[in-house]
Amino acid sequence: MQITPLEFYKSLADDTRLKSLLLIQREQELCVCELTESLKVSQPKISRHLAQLRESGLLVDRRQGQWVYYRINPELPQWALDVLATTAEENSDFVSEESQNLCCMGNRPERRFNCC
Amino acid sequence: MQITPLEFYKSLADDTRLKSLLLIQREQELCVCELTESLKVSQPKISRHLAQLRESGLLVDRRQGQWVYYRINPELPQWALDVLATTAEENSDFVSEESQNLCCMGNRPERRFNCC
DNA sequence: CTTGCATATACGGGAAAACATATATATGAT
DNA sequence: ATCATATATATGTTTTCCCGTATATGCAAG
Repeated sequence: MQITPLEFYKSLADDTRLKSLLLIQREQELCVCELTESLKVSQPKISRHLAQLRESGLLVDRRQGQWVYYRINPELPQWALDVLATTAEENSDFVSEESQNLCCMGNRPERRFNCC
Repeated sequence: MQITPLEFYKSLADDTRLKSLLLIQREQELCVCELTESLKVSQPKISRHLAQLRESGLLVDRRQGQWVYYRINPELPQWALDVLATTAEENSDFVSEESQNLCCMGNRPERRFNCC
């Protein structure tokens, strides 16, 4: 997988995209409706940003029934994976509100987490 | 030094700024005219981007005579320093042309490197 | 095949970012 | 004080990006 650093960092340079990536990094995998609820943004907005991240190779998607799950593309170059991992680890406060929204969300599809 | 990941990555999301940062990371310190020559861009353009990087805390400057030298702000959070270091190490090809321009540049102020 | 839910895309408007050009400031030399 | 060089800023324009709204697609259930 080849991606230029410029493409990569442009992808991170938006609030919705960056938070989506960091949340997915933490949770392994999230579907569109979970991100919509977590970030409190409209469905088309999230969907557009996720499509953009998929097209630039940062995310891969997987359809399961009516839901589409996104996760970090494991074929990204190692430096990019490291950047995402480090950023997520060292900036949990940046997505604390969104994490809270996520774990307090009812009716999460497929999996059920008990936290909060 | 506090900087949000979003601010940080927005600063990297431009060709001129990203290449400037990676070159400075490699060279420890560069002045405006060296970057102008290396990146082949106009002086006001480089100057504006460097000012922006200084204002957002990624770079610090030091005046020496008529020249102004920029280097990575050592007080950036460790994760940000790591990101810059890793990105520079693993993407030398991304700035190869600019590195070449730099080391072939005549009359570099203050220091003199012999390479090429 | 129709209905309902989850997700994706199309389109047009608006804001922000980047640019080129011109000009200002700072330093050093004459 | 004048001139030359290095760097910074101001201004108006163009381009890029993001958004809301509307609509389309895909899947599952009845």
